[in-house]
Amino acid sequence: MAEFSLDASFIPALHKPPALLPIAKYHDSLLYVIETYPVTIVIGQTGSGKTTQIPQYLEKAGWCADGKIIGITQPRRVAATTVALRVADELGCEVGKEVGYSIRFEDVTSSATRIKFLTDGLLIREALVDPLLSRYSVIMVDEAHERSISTDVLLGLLKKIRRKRPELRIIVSSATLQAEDFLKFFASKSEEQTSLAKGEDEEVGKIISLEGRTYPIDILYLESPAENYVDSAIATVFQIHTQEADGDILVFLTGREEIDNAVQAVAERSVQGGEQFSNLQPLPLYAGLSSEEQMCIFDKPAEGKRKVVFSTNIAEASVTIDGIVYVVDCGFVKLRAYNPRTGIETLTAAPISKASASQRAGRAGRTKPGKCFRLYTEQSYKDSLPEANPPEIQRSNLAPMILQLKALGIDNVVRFDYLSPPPSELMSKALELLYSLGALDMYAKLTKPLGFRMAELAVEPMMAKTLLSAKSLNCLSEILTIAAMTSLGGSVWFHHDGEQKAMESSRRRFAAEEGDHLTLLNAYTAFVTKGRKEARFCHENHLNYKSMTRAVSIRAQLKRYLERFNIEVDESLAAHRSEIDAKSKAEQIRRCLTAGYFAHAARMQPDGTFRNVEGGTVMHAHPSSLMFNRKADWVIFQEVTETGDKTFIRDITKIEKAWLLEAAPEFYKVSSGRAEQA
DNA sequence: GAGCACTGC
Repeated sequence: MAEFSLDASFIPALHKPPALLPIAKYHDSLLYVIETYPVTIVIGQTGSGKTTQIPQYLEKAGWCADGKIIGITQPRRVAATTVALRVADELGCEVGKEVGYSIRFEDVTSSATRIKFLTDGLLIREALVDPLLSRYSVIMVDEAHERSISTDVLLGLLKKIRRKRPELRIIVSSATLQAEDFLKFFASKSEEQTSLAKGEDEEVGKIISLEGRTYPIDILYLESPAENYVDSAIATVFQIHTQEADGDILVFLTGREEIDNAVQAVAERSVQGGEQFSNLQPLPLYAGLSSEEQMCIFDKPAEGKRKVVFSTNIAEASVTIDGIVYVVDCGFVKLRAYNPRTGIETLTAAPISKASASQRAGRAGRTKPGKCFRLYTEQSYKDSLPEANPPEIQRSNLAPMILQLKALGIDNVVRFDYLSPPPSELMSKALELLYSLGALDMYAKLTKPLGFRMAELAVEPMMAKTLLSAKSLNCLSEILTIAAMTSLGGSVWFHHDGEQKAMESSRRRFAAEEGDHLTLLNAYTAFVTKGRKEARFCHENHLNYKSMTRAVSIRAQLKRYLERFNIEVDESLAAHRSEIDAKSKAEQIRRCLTAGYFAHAARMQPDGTFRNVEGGTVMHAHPSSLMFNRKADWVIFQEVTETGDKTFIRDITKIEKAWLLEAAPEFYKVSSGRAEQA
């Protein structure tokens, strides 16, 4: 619940009586199409009321008769909870009764629930227990244009389910013009179907386009391309400030560094630049900020001041700021990609899509007519911006997805009906990894019990294997903690401006000679014992309180899964252990990590850099790792990312070479020759 | 001595 109250602060302060929403005009036609066709595609901008109103229309029209539920999926937790609150409020009921929501760690539904909001990832998990999703009469997939892996998988599943449940109604909602693609997807016969029978062509669905509720927005382009979009963005901000009417400004940049620089530059110039620049109030917004810092952007600017928010893509869909009249769009976004050949993830700035550009512009017209300044030419908008960025499924490590599909009984994952099929290199790389982890057998079938259990655990496959190896290495309690801590994704340590040194020394207090995983274990153990799970302990030790409490929840959930597998967790705390015991415990933990992460092994070279077993890529210990500037021989690591011209590994632990051969003899048989040389 | 866009179970 504590988590929830923070998230809830993101609710935009708008509350219009539902009848005034433009969607009211479509009430009858929406119900008619949904009644008549199995699939309805709804195009509507944010604020059209589709998410809040359509479920209510359906409920009143009797789609919840005979105890069935209307399910609405969202790509994000915050959206699922806030929308549920809004709808419950409009219907005058308590959330959790007729209207409820369900997200990881929070199931606010009851037997009375008829309209249920949930994340798409969670609905896929429900399909593990109820493959036909038979509790639902209607499923609405909201924000489908974002094309997350789970949205794509869910759409594929729904298409399959529809064949066995023709009465199920599917609504796909999208903010962009990709509607045709969604409809074509549901209309096309899958390979299985065509080989079965040539049924007559039914008309599968219709597209309904809702009018938006945003105000008109003027789009302006640069006459000639900008040399440096950060400089150009700052100049545009001052131009707006001196020449345009009142209203706050939202500037889209790509990352933390650019944003901090821009905020500083505007702040300095506001001080030195004389009266006309003195009343600008620059603010940063990116995911790495603490929740308190993020809250600042919702405050009203001081009297006579104009607010300028410099933001990453987080303001494109996840966070809505009211009162924005001007948008400045640099035209770029940082995109993650995955190279299946090297297994290395990259994070690089790429041009945004036309869909993104229009979404960004739309942020200007929420309260009155606005303007959008694009820091590129109209020609390059037309010629060089793609219609949409490649969907996530075509640029990610697919091992987790494959594991999930297999657990759902979809054995032929290559021929699964994807909205956009993933490249075959990505598929084979993921299949190879799962095979080497023992999750798949030589016929690519999920193994029992290992593969099935790995699919059920809510962690990456390599960590799932580590967890399931821990019992026999007598370190399950510790690995549970490590799994929970590493799944926080680097947000464990925390510092305000200028406290970097203090944070580093805090971290050193928890440091374990063996590496980062044991250091995380020490920090967690101290938090729950000495720190009694209190916020104060976190502040004193530069730990992120929100992350630490999340680690407690994740650990508890993982423990419940293991207990369901009849794997008992011995939690007797190791407080009185002798130094010799501690050393041998640490060795068990390192052996166990090797059982899951053997494919992420590397050896330190005399120059202090690392090479993986193939020896190809030069890798550096990330400066945030304890192994930075320390000596090691063989190590395993959790993550490898390429940024700029350097490749970094993070979450590193020392291991012995011999353990690699024990953990994965087959994997190392092929490459051991080269391992000798490394 | 560098830097992490954003989500989810």
